[in-house]
Amino acid sequence: MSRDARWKALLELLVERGRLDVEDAARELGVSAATIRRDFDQLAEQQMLVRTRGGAVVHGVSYELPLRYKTARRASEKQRIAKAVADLVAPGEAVGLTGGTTTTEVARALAVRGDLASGTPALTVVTNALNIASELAVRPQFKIVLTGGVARAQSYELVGPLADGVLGQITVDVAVLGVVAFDVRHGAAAHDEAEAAVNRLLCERAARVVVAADSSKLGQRAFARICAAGTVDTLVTDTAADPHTVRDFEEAGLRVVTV
Amino acid sequence: MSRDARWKALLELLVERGRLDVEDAARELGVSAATIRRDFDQLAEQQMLVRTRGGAVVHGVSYELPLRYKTARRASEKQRIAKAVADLVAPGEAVGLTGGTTTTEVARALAVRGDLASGTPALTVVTNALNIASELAVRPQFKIVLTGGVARAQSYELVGPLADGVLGQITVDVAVLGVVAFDVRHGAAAHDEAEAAVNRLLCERAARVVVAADSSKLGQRAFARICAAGTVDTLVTDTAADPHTVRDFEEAGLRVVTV
DNA sequence: CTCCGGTCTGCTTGTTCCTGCAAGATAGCG
DNA sequence: CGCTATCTTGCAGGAACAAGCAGACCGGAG
Repeated sequence: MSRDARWKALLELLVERGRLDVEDAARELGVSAATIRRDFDQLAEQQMLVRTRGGAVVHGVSYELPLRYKTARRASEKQRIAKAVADLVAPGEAVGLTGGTTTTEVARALAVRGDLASGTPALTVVTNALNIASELAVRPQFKIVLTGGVARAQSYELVGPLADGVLGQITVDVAVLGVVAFDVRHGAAAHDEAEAAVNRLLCERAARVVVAADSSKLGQRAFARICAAGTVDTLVTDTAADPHTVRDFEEAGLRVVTV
Repeated sequence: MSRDARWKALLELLVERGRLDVEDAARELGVSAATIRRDFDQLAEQQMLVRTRGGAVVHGVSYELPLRYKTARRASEKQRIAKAVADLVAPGEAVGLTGGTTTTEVARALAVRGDLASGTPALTVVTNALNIASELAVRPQFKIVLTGGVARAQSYELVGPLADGVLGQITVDVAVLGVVAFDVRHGAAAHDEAEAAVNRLLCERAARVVVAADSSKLGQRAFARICAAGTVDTLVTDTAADPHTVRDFEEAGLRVVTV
């Protein structure tokens, strides 16, 4: 049985049942459990399903907060950074989140903040990231506002003129940018120019701009520029950041938080 | 019993009863009290419930269970209906999907359609349903356009003036409506007036309007009216539909497909 | 035809994670 | 203050997992 055929069969079974165990799948397809595990992992990497212990579930039916297979690289740095970013947001504020793994961690960190736990919406979250909206939508303490637009498969971000139009109608207290590169001279940047455009617009609608970037992003350049370093108020990064780079940012007027 | 299944069962019991004791839950699910306590703690951390001594209570005012925790009722009817609806859509068209369990099945049926499988976007899907967008976003054969707006936790739908604004800028070939009630005299209806407003707007922007509703919805009335029956071109339902009701719809000029 | 490199699968082993049990700590209640 | 139900914590057994290795398969080059 080829891998193509196996993947197709797995996805069909999964859609049909909502959940599929590794052992069951192995038995039904006549292959070993190890192969099924590899298949599940690879399909999860493509976001075709969500891995759980013992099996897999269709996308959108996962409950686990620490989604184990999604946050692969530098997970602990990202979580520490995310917690620090979450602490910069006060109850009742409107916070804008762009897409990316770091901002997804910020969303999770906001979700477990105790002082936001009570009844009426304690925080308004504006985002163009589909995955963030999906995770937060069930939680009563958040009012979730999504920009419209066309979904980019790679990053789960909504982009395009429709997104721009919605952002033109709202403002936020804090914008949290996830970036792929941040440099004093070249500013913040993303992989894709459409994402950069949406992110730039979100910055312009925000009273405060926070960049969340682990130290590997600092001093780097990337294709699509979002905004100048001077536009950013606060940079949150990890302690592995090069001290010279940090000082450069501070001399440019940014507040730098290292965790 | 897996943790997924346990959490799902716990949340369903909790919403049903408003309060759940550790001991009761342990007995009903056939696991130890210690496990239930750990589950409660983890769910409480995610703000899905509030922990009390001896048990747990539902969180805040949100008594309606979100879509993704609901056990799908009439699943097989919905899947058959969904497949029939998917067959009404031609390759290359733009199709609008509202929220709900039935339209989610329509999205899945579209995703497994063989003639759409190849390379460049074979279908544009416009939706205000977060869960549908999440599931389809990774599939290269779809271009996914999401309306913006505020997310309703219960149905995963985006509503409000931002959604209306985006819908005003696009048109679709087919609109597929998921409804909670559909009657010849009273038209199609939803639970929530904001959802109804978005759905109505989507209808107005569509060349053809399809209602997907299992037979239990027919002849019913619900709070928020979406549109008149005459606005709808095609009704897809299951064979358990009352023949008189079906004839009424046909006399009103609708094409009725039963599967 | 044979050889070779690459890829994939299945097996094995050590590790991690989950659950149930039990003992000690704690909070509510009279 | 003491009693009791409940909770927390540590531990052990078992299930699931990750990684490494060996064999099978495939396609291309000689």
